Amino acid sequence: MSDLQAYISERKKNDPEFADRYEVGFRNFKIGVLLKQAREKAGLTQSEVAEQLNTKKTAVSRIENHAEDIRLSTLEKYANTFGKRLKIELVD
Amino acid sequence: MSDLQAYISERKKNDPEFADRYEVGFRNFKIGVLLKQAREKAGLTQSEVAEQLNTKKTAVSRIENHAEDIRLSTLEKYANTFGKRLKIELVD
DNA sequence: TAGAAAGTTAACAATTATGTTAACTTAATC
DNA sequence: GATTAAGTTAACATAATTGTTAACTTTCTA
Repeated sequence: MSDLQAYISERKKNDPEFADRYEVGFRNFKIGVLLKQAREKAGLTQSEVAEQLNTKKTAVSRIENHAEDIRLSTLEKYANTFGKRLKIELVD
Repeated sequence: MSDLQAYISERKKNDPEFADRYEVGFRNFKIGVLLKQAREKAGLTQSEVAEQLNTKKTAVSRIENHAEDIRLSTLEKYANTFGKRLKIELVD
């Protein structure tokens, strides 16, 4: 089972509301998980990312956990803090 | 020369402000061009896309031409109107 | 060339993400 | 187990995108 699947099934167990909601906003949710994993891999805390973005750790947490919707620029700036770029494609 | 490069050099000629601006918002701009090309390839007009999104053609035009920033949900809904999905990755 | 369809831009209202603070929970380290 | 760092959530203010209308330009076609 992938990291993402494991995370989802674990979170579903003790967060019923999440279980109802995650199908709808699945892609956006997935992005939050990707960002969190990438940040941790880079060895950065939410506070450190926040400082680079001239904002607060609460905003960073919100991106990772409630990314139902987010601006493209926000996504890109976040990714840039740990040296990543955003690649966006249209697929069938 | 690619379609995108041709478009940029053509638009630079008769839109000085665009020439100054496009370097900064290049990635987002590129997305607007991608969306427009995908829409035209699908044989849809801006009005037809707008109708599916319960909005107006002016909003669609704005997405394609002034996509300095845009919400993820807006991008995805737009792409869905002609059967495309959004694929987002983090790359080095 | 005239008329219609398609696309663009500006302006304002409405909606929504983001900034911020404060209080809380969880995780880690002693 | 206490303390501290890390992370989460709620609430409100602020800033930005999106909805909408109207007027205009461009492109196509008869």
